[in-house]
Amino acid sequence: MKNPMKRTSVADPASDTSTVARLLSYIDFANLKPGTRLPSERELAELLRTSRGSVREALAVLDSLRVVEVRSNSGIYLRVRATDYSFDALVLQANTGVAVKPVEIRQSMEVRTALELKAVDLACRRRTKEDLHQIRRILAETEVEIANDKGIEEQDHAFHLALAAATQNDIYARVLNSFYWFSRLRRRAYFSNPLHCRQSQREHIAITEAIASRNSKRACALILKHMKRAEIYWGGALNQDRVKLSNARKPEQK
Amino acid sequence: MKNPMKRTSVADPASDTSTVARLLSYIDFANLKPGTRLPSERELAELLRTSRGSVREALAVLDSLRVVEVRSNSGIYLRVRATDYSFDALVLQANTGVAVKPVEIRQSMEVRTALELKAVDLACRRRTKEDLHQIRRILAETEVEIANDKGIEEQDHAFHLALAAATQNDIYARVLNSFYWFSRLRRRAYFSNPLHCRQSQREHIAITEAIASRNSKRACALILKHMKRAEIYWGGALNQDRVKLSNARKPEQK
DNA sequence: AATAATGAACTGGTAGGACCAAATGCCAGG
DNA sequence: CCTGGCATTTGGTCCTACCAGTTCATTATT
Repeated sequence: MKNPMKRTSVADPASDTSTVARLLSYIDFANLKPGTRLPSERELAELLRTSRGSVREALAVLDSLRVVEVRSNSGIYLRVRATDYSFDALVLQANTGVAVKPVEIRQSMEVRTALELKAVDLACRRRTKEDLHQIRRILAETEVEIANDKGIEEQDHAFHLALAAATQNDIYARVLNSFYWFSRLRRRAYFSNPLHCRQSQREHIAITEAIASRNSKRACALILKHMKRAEIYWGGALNQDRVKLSNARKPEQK
Repeated sequence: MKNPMKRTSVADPASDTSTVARLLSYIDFANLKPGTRLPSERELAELLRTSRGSVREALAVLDSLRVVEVRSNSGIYLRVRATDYSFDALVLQANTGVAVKPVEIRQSMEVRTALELKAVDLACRRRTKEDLHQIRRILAETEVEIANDKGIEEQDHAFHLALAAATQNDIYARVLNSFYWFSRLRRRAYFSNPLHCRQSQREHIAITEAIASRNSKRACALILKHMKRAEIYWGGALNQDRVKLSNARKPEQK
């Protein structure tokens, strides 16, 4: 077949050639206009050199992410505006090896910062003792990982998630979670540098203190700085890529 | 087979018995703990009285929505925390006929309000003439629909999406879009009352004026009022449900 | 007896075929 | 020109078969 070595889920983010990713890049490659009708499932299966079943699984995913609209007995249509796509469609792409554009990183950071700010503000007012314990437990775990010279991507994720949980509003955690997944690979790379881990941990501790003392003003200021630092880092680190990209179109694979 | 009358996509939100929905309600019904391993695909197919293919399509969706983790040759596992689920998982439920809990409505309104506020603020500063034209065009369309005694769910959606677009940041539109889809059915019901349509339109016009004159303070105040009104409406209308629910069971997590 | 090697059973991943019903489009008949 | 009806296309569902890792209990080895 096409790729005999690996068998992975059609939607598996870890797969570098998942059918969803290939379907997505086909749409991109064919430069299909919004609202366009895609080839039929049977044709897509041929085009992608796979079975109809796999195509259907991929389509089901893209449908749930509002990238595509499947109309019974009629056809498959691209959604009208690109903003119809769920943010999770971007998340999926980012984790299937599709190159994330610098703009997307910057824009996502802007939204994430807005959410995180509001979340921290609420957390200061609503956090329970248990929330605080949970946050500090994660901080302790992080300390251990750092001491063992390991990355702290997981713990970083958990920390921010715990902050979100302290708002007593699950939706914050759910939405922010998408952003964490979106930046997962980048954060993993970032935290491969021990210095970054330590710096991050310092800031997390300060933020925790502020939340412990319910000092919303200070907590917001700290998290803003935390976010800004990441934003600058990625913005800067990706300038080179930007140049490369503008020269030769965006690379398909990582 | 099981349901011979209707043929709808596995992920089709309009279907009231989609496999995703049934799988979701099975998980709920079986009261599976986080991290639990689900029955195998073949067993699930039997349980849900359907084919393995359909189950796989549903699983692909739930996987992309981070409800479930499919591990190759090992099994299907529920994600550890409920907050791992993408918000779009809720959106999916809401559009597959699963009853939306009042808590979820309230919480989603809180997050949506935070996003919408920030978005309007940015829109005031960044909106272009074209953005303004687009918004006013939608306003005009709405006027027509109202004159024809039709619902304005579509136009309401478009209006808020246009506001988000004026931020020059697609991610706002993408994320907010999920919230609009989440409340789609409720808004449809809401706008079946012509009075609500008119009231909404009045507020939309006022907001547009504020954005036109780049008066961020005023625009934020107006959109906040707009949101609050909706929040109160749904909170009030759903108090009965709240009673019902509190008898049956307490709100989920925390 | 503890441990390591082995192999059978199970599980997800993929392919391909078959049938249904609704939508679509073409063509003949009015 | 319009209309009714037929053949095609298309998505929705089901089934069977096979592959290749995973798992785990049994067996062989130390």
